[in-house]
Amino acid sequence: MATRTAAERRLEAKADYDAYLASCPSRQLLATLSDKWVTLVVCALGERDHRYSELSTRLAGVSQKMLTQTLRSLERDGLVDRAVTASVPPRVDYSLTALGRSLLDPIQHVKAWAELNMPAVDQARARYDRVSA
Amino acid sequence: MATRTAAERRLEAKADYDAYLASCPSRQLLATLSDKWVTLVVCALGERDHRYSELSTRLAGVSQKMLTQTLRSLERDGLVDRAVTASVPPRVDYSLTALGRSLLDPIQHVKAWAELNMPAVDQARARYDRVSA
DNA sequence: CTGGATCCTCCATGATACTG
DNA sequence: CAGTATCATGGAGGATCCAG
Repeated sequence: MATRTAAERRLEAKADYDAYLASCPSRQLLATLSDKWVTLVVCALGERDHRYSELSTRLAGVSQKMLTQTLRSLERDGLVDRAVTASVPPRVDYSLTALGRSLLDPIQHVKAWAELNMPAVDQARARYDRVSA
Repeated sequence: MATRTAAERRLEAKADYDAYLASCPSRQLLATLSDKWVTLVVCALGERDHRYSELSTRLAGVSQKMLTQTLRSLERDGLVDRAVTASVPPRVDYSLTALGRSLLDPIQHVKAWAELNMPAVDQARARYDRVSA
């Protein structure tokens, strides 16, 4: 017991890390927003409302699990509204809440930046790769 | 060979997914930006230049590996500049490039959104958890 | 001080099967 | 149609050691 085990040190470090996060609560939310599917879903719903299957098609490559998981998370955070129509077959429509729409603007700026600067980044990468090759 | 194997279907789906990405190149860059450490590093360097060890301290909880990996990625993408001072002990300063600074504004808007709406999201979560409990 | 290299763990994610 | 449940795994990411 004289020295700490790796597990103990890990826990301790984690506690420090959490404390750091606690002092800046937005970090957690930022981490949530820093999710591939979150960005795509919010952008898609920003264009228009989507049914589950529409989102599934739109975000080609997303698994059911991740789509559902992402939607649940966004619904829980109050960014997305889930409207169930009890019919046969069942129908579920997703839309942005007012809070979700307020996120749309900032997120689209980042998206716009990515689109605008993709060429510059590509050049930078080519340059970097050429030098270190 | 009449039917596709799971592996083949997976490949095919992946190809479709890549094609989708290709039609919207910014997706890849967006994915890069949608990284926890990327956001934190850019924000930190947006405030002021940092040495490697300063970043390591600032982003409490980040491992050497992830910090280095993130910095290399940002350097390669032309967002961050790496200035080595050949001395003993060695000193490496990181700063944002012009391109990196241009990203700062959009990213900080998202950050500001997160800070502003953290309470609303918290309330939404509490409500959601209460109902489904 | 600033990392490079290595090993290893575990979790996010995908595949698959099943249901109201 | 819109999921849920379960299992499997690849790779992100952390721990550790070492070097310039």
